[in-house]
Amino acid sequence: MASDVMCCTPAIASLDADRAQALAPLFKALGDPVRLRLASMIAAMPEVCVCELTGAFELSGPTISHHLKVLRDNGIVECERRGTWVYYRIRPHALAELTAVLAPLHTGA
Amino acid sequence: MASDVMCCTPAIASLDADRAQALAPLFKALGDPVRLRLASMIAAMPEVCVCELTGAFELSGPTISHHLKVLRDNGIVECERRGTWVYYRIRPHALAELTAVLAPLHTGA
DNA sequence: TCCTTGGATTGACGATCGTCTAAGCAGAAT
DNA sequence: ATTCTGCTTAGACGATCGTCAATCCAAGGA
Repeated sequence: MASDVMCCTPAIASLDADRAQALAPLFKALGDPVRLRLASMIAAMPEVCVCELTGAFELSGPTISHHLKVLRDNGIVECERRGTWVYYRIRPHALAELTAVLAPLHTGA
Repeated sequence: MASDVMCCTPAIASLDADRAQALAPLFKALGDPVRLRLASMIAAMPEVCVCELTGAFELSGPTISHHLKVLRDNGIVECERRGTWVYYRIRPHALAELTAVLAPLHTGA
């Protein structure tokens, strides 16, 4: 039978399961070196043309396009076609939510 | 031939490749709902016993142990055995680095 | 000493991921 | 119209991931 000596307190209030389920994909989207750099490059300027992003990596065009789609699908960036070229912009809201979750984990709040 | 009309400026200074390579695994480690909750639960208290973490999920013990190992290997948590039980603590440094990278992406710095 | 219990490790399985080539689509230029 | 260029989509392939059952190790208690 179970001993009456508990190892620690019986319940922890923290990130609820639903919120974790919603936020984890955002972390995962940034969990690839290429996508992390892409997000950083896009955030560093008001907008960035795809051709410039592609040129910064030694990867095929479709691969970069795939990573950009992952960032798009997770609301981290958005794109707009203007004539021949497609321009990407950062969407600060999604990233702000991540820092909002992350900060309490090490500031002890 | 290439037109002399450029789509945008030719170079972007942002997260360098080495730093992205080093930081991406941390984001990936938090990119699973179970691990995100585990990290949050551990961060919410000075230390947490494994038995309590395991009890909070409908997952097998080995699975929780595996996720804890991923967090451990990425420097997000640390553990210490005391008698029968093993206790986990958060390691704020790794998480602080993540927020340091994340914040500029949406504050426009 | 031998059992019991908490937890980690191993090995296996299907599922997802990252990359590529080939094909497709949208605009601009000829 | 036709062609060309920038980018995305569609499949395919090996690699990695998340999960489990089975096994193993470490520490206490009988």
